[in-house]
Amino acid sequence: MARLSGSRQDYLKALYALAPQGEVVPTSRLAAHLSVSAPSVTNMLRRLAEEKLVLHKPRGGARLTARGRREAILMVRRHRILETFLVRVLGLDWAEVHADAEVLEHHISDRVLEAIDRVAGRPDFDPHGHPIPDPRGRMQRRTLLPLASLERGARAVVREIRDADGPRMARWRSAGLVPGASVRMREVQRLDDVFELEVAGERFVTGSEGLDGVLVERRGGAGHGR
Amino acid sequence: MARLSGSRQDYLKALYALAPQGEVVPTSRLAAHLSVSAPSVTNMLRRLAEEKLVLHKPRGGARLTARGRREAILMVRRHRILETFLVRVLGLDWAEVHADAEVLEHHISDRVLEAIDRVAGRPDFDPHGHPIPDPRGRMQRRTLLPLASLERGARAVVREIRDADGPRMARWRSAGLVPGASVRMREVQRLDDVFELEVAGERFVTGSEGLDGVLVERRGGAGHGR
DNA sequence: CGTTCTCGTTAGCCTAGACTAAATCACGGA
DNA sequence: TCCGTGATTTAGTCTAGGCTAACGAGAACG
Repeated sequence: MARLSGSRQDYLKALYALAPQGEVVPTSRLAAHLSVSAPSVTNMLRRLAEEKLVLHKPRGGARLTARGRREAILMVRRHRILETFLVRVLGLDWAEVHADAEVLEHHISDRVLEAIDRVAGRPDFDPHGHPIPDPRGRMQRRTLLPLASLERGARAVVREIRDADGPRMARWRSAGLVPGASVRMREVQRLDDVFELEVAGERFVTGSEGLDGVLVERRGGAGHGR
Repeated sequence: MARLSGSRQDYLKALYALAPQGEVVPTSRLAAHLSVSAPSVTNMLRRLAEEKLVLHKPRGGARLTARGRREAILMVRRHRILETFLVRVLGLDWAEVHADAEVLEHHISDRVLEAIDRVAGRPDFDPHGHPIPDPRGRMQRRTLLPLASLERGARAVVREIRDADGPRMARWRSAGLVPGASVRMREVQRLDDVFELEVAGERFVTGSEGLDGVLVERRGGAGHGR
């Protein structure tokens, strides 16, 4: 199968990001996500439909075909392996590698991808905690819940931190709020929109903004972890 | 300074490859080297001249300006660091990494380049033995001579192997004819176009084809190396 | 000194993938 | 039912970087 252009890859990736289960996505949502005009989207959807990568019902939005979905998941795989590699092997900061991975994912050969996957230790999760699909598109399934939904006293382990802006991510990281960290909910002031947590044993107070991007796995037991 | 397009980078790289000292290069040579038509070259040279990256005397060929040369040398640096990284860190075969480096050199950020240079051990030479320019464009200077020019009995160390086709390179490599290997000239049959060498102590016989791409550094002494 | 041949340039066209402006569809409310 | 409005598509342009065909300059040769 001929190599898809970088632009096509971006459209498929966007469709997958906006509708991982293959739901219909309106033209305008795609345009906004990709920062292009609506006519550009219509135009590209027509081509992708001809190539059987999407189903495009005029004025009825678009959704991925099985083939399109497969390609999109491969892009996700490439991206996450690259991010993991940039952090674990090259030692770059995990809050800063996204842009580089975004570019490289379009230009890396299967051979090089395989090699960096190997030297990165065949990771199952990227530095943000996102699962990395295997070459056939399957990935680890976990049931995670937003950190903010924990009730008082509940313990959990941070598993995933979805893209947040740089400064917030930096603050979280310096407080130890990273994938793998154990947390306990201490107080919730919904009126003041403030959460008081224990992160790896340390007190940490934060506003709720962006906090729904922090996903945790509930930990049993009520012991005072240390 | 705005990022140069991949195409522009290729033209500058080609000009540098064909005229490392900044000599004038005819349009047709560039076209052949880049596998594009002559009008495409004329067209691009006009643009590069407007951007002060080349000097283009209509019907008189083109040559790099100081700025163009700087950009070209940076491309060489990127390429050679990438090749070294692909071999030393990712464990790929040095005869096969050229194409990957060719693509990636256009898309790698300075940050990632710096990091792979670091993990590759800040090499001064790439896996073919080519010197890697430093960030300011300077590189190690060596006086090398073609292997085929050695007289009978002379000893030398292989320093550089310029691109040869895959099969030949594979044969040389399996015989130990790689950068760093010591060699001794045993016989030269110019009529039959055959060279008999000692490579790392082993007898090795080869035709002359492509052999001028193997550059060596003469070794003093007449001892029977082992 | 004129002819020829080679090489380079001009002219015009193509594709991918953007864009804006204008047209049109579909749906909800009167 | 009809109309207004917002979303979407159509129509037409633009840029980068290719291409082929045709033209022209200058060297080489008779």
